[in-house]
Amino acid sequence: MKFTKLHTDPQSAARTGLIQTGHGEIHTPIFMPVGTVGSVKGVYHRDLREDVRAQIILGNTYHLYLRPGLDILKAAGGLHKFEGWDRPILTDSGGFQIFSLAQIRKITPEGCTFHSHIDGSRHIFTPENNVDTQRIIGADIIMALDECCPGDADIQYARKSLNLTKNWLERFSARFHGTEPLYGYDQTFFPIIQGCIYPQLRVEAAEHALEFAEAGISIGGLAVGEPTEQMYEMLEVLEPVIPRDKARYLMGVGTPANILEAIARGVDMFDCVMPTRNGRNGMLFTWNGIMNMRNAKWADDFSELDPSGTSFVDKAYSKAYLHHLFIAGEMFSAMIASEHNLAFYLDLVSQARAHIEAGDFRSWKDATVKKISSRL
RNA sequence: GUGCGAUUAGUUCAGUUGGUAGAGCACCAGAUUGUGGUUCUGGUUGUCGUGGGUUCGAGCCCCACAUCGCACC
Repeated sequence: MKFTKLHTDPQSAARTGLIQTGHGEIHTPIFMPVGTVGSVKGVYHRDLREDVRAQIILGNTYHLYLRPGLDILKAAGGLHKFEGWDRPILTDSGGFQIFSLAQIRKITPEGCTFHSHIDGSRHIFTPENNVDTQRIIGADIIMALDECCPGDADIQYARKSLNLTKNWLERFSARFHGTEPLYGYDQTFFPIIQGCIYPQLRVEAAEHALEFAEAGISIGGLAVGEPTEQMYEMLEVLEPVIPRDKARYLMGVGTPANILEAIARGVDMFDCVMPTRNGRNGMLFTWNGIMNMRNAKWADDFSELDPSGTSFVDKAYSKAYLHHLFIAGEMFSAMIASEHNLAFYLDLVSQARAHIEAGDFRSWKDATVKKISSRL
């Protein structure tokens, strides 16, 4: 895998780039739809490709390891073949899920033991078996196993947590370089920068992670409870520390405004459940602001869903119809909202790329953030 | 026709020894950031079936009527 920086914005740290993988190219900045268990919930791959225009999607090691399990994934020939997606895939290591989903977990020198949230069965993730698992899943880009430090952690905890993440990263890298991809195409891994909201820890984490970074590096442990301004500050701390020739992936972020602000601070890659999860619950993101489709005010608004939207659903259905579907609890509501939101997120980063190339990203971003954050 | 039971929020129901009413769901809003088709936080809603009586005071006690259900003729 290779990352090439193409254009830079004269007024900010924003840049465009190109990532080349065994499953095709990714133009950055990019948003990556989340397909945790091998499915971007409610959206056909055909629509993901042709309507949403997703360039890369995510899978999750924790979820896929538990279901369908490694035997099935191996027998299928990897996740791409299993789910029928021939563009790039990125997998998260599952570290975050162990901490957010598994009720019982324990950190040992070896790794992290946890109980499945599905059936309570006991498992252990170590940096070594996590590499092996992500080899079997076969994503083009895989994440190091880390501990996601809570946003409100004190510095003692953050320091201890960072030491663990650093140790796991060293072991992860050793195993990664001691093994080969299984399906005939290249895999690369991104180390993850932790350090909570402490600048000195972030810099230390970045310097350590950079020793292991190949094409790209991830920024984790943000948007996990800390104020948004602190997230931006951490990005500003990290921007000059990370060489410009590494792709930067801000994990789990965020709102459309978060994404534009992070692009301005040098971030290239994003993923977030917000367009799909919040979409399933009625929230629609548009260029004119955010709509809650459950609100009664849409009941008799027969205008098209989003006149400025790029998805076919924006013209095919009305606001009143989608409102009705949400109130009626129809699964179709989740499908339409998810497809709209993903198309909007991909349009958002596409417009960002165009403005970076045109050299006016900063002013465009400032004008756009207010509009897309407003409530309709 | 007779007997018994029921009638309280949109709905299903709670409501202690009489002191002018609550819950779940629904509805109306807000939250949600490396996804369990969620979860969390607030908020609105009542001629307590109708009419009369007892009482300082009735959703609660008494009478009549109405409607529904069940049983029996």
